[in-house]
Amino acid sequence: MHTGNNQVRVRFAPSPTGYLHVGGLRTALFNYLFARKHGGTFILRIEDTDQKRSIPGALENLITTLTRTGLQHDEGPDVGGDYGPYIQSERMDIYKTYIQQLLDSGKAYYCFCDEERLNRIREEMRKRKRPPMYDGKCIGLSKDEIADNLDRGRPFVIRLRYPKEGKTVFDDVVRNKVAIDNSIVDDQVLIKSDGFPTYHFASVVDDHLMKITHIIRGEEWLSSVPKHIFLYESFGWEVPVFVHLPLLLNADRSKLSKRQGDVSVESYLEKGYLTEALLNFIALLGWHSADDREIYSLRELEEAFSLERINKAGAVFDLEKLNWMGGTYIRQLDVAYIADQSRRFFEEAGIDISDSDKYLKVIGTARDYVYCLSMIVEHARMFYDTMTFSEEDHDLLGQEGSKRVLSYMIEALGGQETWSPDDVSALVKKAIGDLGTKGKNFYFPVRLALFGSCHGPDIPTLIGIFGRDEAVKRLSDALHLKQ
RNA sequence: GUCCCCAUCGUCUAGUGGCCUAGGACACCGGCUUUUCACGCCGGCAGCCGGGGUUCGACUCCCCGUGGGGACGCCA
Repeated sequence: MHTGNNQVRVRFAPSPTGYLHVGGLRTALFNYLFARKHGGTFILRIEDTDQKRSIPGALENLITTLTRTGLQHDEGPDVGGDYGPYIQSERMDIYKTYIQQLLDSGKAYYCFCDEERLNRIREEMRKRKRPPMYDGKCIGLSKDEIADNLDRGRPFVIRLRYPKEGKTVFDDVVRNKVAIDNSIVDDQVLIKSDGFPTYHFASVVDDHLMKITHIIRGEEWLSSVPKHIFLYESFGWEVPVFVHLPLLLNADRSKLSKRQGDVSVESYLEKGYLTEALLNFIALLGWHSADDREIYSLRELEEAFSLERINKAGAVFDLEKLNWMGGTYIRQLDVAYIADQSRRFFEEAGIDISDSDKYLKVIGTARDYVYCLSMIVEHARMFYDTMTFSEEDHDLLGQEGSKRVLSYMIEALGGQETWSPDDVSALVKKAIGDLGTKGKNFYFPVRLALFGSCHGPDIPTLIGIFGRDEAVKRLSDALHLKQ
């Protein structure tokens, strides 16, 4: 076990297969938090050893997204570091020298079995109710046979020669002791026939070379830990601390997948979920402080986080709660910041927000209605658009009572020199008294005329945003509507 | 099928043998506020998977079930 004397070094090691998955973000976040908490180093390493799955541009996209969330890495392909390269496809020479060591020490062996045979033996073992695994046929190959096969250019893989006796017992920070019988651990392929290493080999070699102290990753890796430990020990390397995170789940409790909802971090960011909210929400999936506190900034999480408080059971990704948190952050954070973050959505909608004083006021009220910033435009556009009224609206506005109210307001407002919320409040109160009307019969036509809807912010807020002249104009436009 | 992991309100979770008449949050319901809506505030509904032990005493410890998930790839 590593102790406090050791400098903490952790890594997030995604594959560049497209977008950043929310599960990946959670893994990245926990690694990041652990590093920050202990003044350690957070490393980004790209695991692109599967050429078939690598997608051009995915790497850049991954880095951009990660950076946007604020989980800045200390070492990685874009920022460099003392332990590079940080892209596995650029480390082929390294894997070559280490696999040779394993070959020389007899811990690994060439295998020339083809896919067809592999499938056949697995099927047979499954039929015999045994765990499907390689039967070790090629272990016995002589040096000459191997050389001969190699000379003839036969495709080969290199397998781990995993000893089948006894059991491997290891510690995991989340799961405590885990025991796995060695007889069911397969002779894992370490080098594929295209010469690339598999995850199991590359990650162990890299984790050691990059001096990783704690491996914080998803629970799906738990059952391959014995292979990894055997590799560390074969090389005589220190085994890092394992931390296997509970899985993120769909509503039906299966492993979180895109079939059942949005799992791409980019898409949440595109919709205008605040990174603050997304990170806070995701931190609570599998981690919780001892008290009842739930709202944390990234900095506060860095302080509060600890591996010991990570949960064992999988956590359902609950969009409802994310939405609640999204709204909470939009209302809580500085309005100027929210306005700034919202800007691009208004530009997309072609709305002129150059009057920044008005824009700030609009955001101040519109943010009460949304949980992500893409929603804010629909609650703000009435402050900018010219009014269009439905047939129903026409009916209401055309009523005698409504016309009386509008006329009154036009005149009263026209005489106002100041229109602070307090001023307008007083005016409204007086108006209702003077007109002797029911509240609803006053508020609905006025709000409809100003805002295009019977429901929405209160009249003082509305007029405070429009200013007297624009308010009067809207009121008289509504009054003189053609039926 | 084999192995591994897991199990508190619908969901995220607190709880490490007596502080539990099981706490908080989301959602839901009700009230207040707003003569609108939203926000906000207050309140309510709702849970220890089952069965055996251990113990004076189990949500907490052990065993067995059951349920869920993961792994079993020349994917990560």
